[in-house]
Amino acid sequence: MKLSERKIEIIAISAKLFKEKGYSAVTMRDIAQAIDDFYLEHLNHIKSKQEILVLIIIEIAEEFTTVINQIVNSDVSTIQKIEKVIQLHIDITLRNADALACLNNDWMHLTDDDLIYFIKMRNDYEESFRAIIKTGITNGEIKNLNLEVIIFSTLSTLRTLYLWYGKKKTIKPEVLKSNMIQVLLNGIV
Amino acid sequence: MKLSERKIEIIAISAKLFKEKGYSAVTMRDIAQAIDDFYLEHLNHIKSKQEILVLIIIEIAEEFTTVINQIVNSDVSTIQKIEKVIQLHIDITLRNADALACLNNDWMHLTDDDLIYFIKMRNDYEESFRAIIKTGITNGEIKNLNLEVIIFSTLSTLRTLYLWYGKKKTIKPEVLKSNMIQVLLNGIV
DNA sequence: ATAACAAACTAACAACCGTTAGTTTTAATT
DNA sequence: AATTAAAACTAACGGTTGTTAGTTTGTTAT
Repeated sequence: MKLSERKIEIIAISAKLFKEKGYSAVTMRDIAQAIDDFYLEHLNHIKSKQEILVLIIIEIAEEFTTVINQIVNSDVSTIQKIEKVIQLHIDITLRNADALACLNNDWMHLTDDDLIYFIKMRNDYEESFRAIIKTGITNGEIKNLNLEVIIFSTLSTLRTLYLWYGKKKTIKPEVLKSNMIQVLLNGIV
Repeated sequence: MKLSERKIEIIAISAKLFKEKGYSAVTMRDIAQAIDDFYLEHLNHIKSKQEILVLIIIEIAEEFTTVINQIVNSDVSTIQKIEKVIQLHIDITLRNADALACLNNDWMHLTDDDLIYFIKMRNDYEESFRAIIKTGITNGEIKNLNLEVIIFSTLSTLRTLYLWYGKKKTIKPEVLKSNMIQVLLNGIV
């Protein structure tokens, strides 16, 4: 799907506003005001406020889905797969933190098929990650700790990376990646 | 401050609704409908929708502030302090997951003095945790990794515990605690 | 120069928001 | 039984929401 430039601009500005106040608290007039030379009438470019949300969230969700599938099917060790997952989250966070925040906080405002589609992708993603960890535990690469604690400790950190990276731009991406890998895999003690 | 029973009920129901849809998307009519025998007029018990949000968030924030100060000033090792912080987050998550979700997602809808007060508490909390980790790195109890990565990896996991604990009630609190400590301190490899 | 069309801008809609008032019913007190 | 107070319930307010229409200005094509 090819998006017009104006549409891309609407999505980017909207994502930023949604990140700050949440989908429900942002009005179409807020979005209009945030874009130079932008009037309510020009929302003809989009069908509705809902469509903005869908365009922001689904694209990112699909990217996560695509890449996690590649990782699962790749022929590398469990540790390397986890490192690739960490890389994936860092990449998207650096490229599109606003959309990621929106995905994390406002997904429940999706409706009908979009909501169902998103929830399926999210469940599938967790299931893929679960499978990676499970294999790792089985073959001894990962400690035999509670599976769910491992999964959600790791995913929680990766999913909310956008919350603090950006304030701490002093950390270079490579340093961030290597430190994240160390902290998540080997702990801090 | 002693709250009436009705007020406590309003706060509990509201927190649950806010958790599901966010503060802005929940209307006073939603809250009214969610409580048996409850009509809009009975909102005389509270001053406004804003007051509900304040009562939900500030109490929890103050509890975090009080306990982290006790931990910082306690005469134990860094590791033991971190374990106490983990215990604190688990305790509050088990006791009041809805309010915690609300604090995490809707704090930006606080206004004026409440907002300033909350942000100060949040910053102070992070600063206290940073001080604990910093000391640990200095005396060799904690690995010399990037300070910010350690802090926010750990806090991210603890802060979003409410998101998945509850679906996974099969994990007992003691098991959760010991596994969290292992994962966060010693890693998964 | 004028017709045709897109862009810039204004205005208005029905529905819904937080909040307040009023009206009816029930319960308690004298 | 009569009076009063509290609770249950309805109605309505001014303002804001997403959305749609219309009106004016500018630009391009003939």
